[in-house]
Amino acid sequence: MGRKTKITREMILDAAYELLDESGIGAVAIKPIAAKLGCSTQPISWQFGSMTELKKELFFYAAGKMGAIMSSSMEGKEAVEAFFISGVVYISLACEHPHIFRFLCVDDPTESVGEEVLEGASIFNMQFDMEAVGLIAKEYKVPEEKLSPLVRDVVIYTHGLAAMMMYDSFRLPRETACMMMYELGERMLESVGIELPEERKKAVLENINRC
Amino acid sequence: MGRKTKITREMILDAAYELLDESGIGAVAIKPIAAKLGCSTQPISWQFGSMTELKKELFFYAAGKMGAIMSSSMEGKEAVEAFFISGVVYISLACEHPHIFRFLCVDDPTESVGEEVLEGASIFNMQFDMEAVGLIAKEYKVPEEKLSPLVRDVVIYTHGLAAMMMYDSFRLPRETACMMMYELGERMLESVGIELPEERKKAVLENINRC
DNA sequence: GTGTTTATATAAACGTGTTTATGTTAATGA
DNA sequence: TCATTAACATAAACACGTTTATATAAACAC
Repeated sequence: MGRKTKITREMILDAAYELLDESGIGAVAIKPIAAKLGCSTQPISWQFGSMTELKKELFFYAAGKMGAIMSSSMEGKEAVEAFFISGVVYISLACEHPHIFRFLCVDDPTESVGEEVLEGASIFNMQFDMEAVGLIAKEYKVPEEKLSPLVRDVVIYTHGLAAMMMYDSFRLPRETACMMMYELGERMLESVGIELPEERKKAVLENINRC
Repeated sequence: MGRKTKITREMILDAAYELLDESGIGAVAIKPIAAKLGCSTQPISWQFGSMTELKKELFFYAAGKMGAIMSSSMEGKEAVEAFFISGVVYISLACEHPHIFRFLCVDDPTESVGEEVLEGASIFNMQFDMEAVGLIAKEYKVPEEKLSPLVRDVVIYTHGLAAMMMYDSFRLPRETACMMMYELGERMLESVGIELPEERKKAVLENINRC
C-alpha cells in the first residue's frame, strides 16, 4: 500500500553516475541529482537516508558497470588474450571516463565505501588477472610462482600508465598506450618462454573501443 | 611605510601545506588556515586575493619542497644510482605523504594550477629521469634511443606502484615496493647490457627514509 | 603629533550542500 | 468511502566555505 514510486533507486544512481562521469565525485551532490531528475531532494533523502550511503552504493554501482564491460570483453577469449584485453579496457576507462576511473581505481576507497572490506580500488582488475595467472600457467605449462610476479608487474605498469592517461596530462594517444602495455607484457611472457602468435596482438588491440 | 606584516605569505603556505599533508586538498580552506595561524581570514585574502590563487602557489610550493628532497637525495650520486634513488623517493612520498603525492602527481594539475604550462604532475620526476637517460647512455655507451623507452617504462611502473601505495589499499611494505622497482629497473637495464654491481642496490635502498 | 598607508580584526553577505520538519498527493485496504 | 501509509513537494534550519565591507591598529613620513 502507499503511493507508487516514481523516482527509483536506479534512476537516482544513474543520475549520480552521470554527474560523476561528467564532473567527478565532487559534483555528486543531492541538489544536482534532484535537478537532473526534475524532482525535489526528498525522494533521494528518502531512498538513501544520507549522501554517504548514496556514494557507497554508487561505488558498487560503477564497479558493477565496469565489471560487466570487462567480462563481456573477455568473454570466450583465450587466457592470455583475455589478460591483455583487461588491460586495454582498464586503460580505455582511464582515457574515456577519467572521473570514473579515478573514483574506482585511484581514490581512497575507504572514503567512499568506508572501512568495509572490498575487492575494488586499485586491486580492481587484479582479480581478473589473478584468475588469469592460473589459466595461463596451466595452458603454457609454466609454474605459477614464476608467472605470478610477472603478471603482477604488468598490472602495476598498466595501472601507472592508466593513471598517467587520466586528464591527458601525458598527451599520448590511447592506442599507443595500449600498445605499450601489450609490448611490455609480451616481453615479460617471453622471458618465461611463452610465445605469442602475431595475430593475437591485433585481436587484443581491436578491443580498444570497448568502453 | 605602513604596518609591519605579521602573517607572511610563507606562513600561510606553510599552514596550507600542513592541512594538505594531514587531510588532503579538500581540507585546504581559508578558515582552517586562519585557525591554524590564529588570525582572521583577512590576511589570507589580502595576500592571495582568492583561494584559487593560493592553491596555485601551493602547488609550486609543494613541488619545490619535493624537488629539493629529490635533488639532495640524488646529489653526488652516479647516474644509475641517482635514477633509482629518484624512484625510491617517489614511492616514499606516496607512502608517507599520500595527500601531497596525490596533489602533485595524481590530481589533474589544471584544476589547481589552471591551464598554465607546467612541468609538474605525473611528469613530475620525469625530468629527472630524462636527464638520467643522457647520463646513463653516455656512461655505459648505450644509444639513447634504446635506453629511453626502457627508462620511460620504469618511470611508468614506478608511478603505478606509488599510486597503489597511497592510502595503503595495497598493504605492501614500502621497502618491498622499492625493491620491486629496483629489480624491474635492473632487468630492464640488463636487457641492454648494463650490469650493476651488487652494492649499488644497498646504496639505493638506504635512501628509503629520505622523505 | 598628524596624516597616510598598510596590515589586521570584526562581521556580514552570499552561495552551496545536507538534513529535517511539515504538508500534500496518490495508492491500497477495510 | 474513509483511513492509512508510502512517496513526494515545499521550505526551512544548519553548517561551511568564500568573499567583501567596515573599522581598527600599527608603521612611517612630514
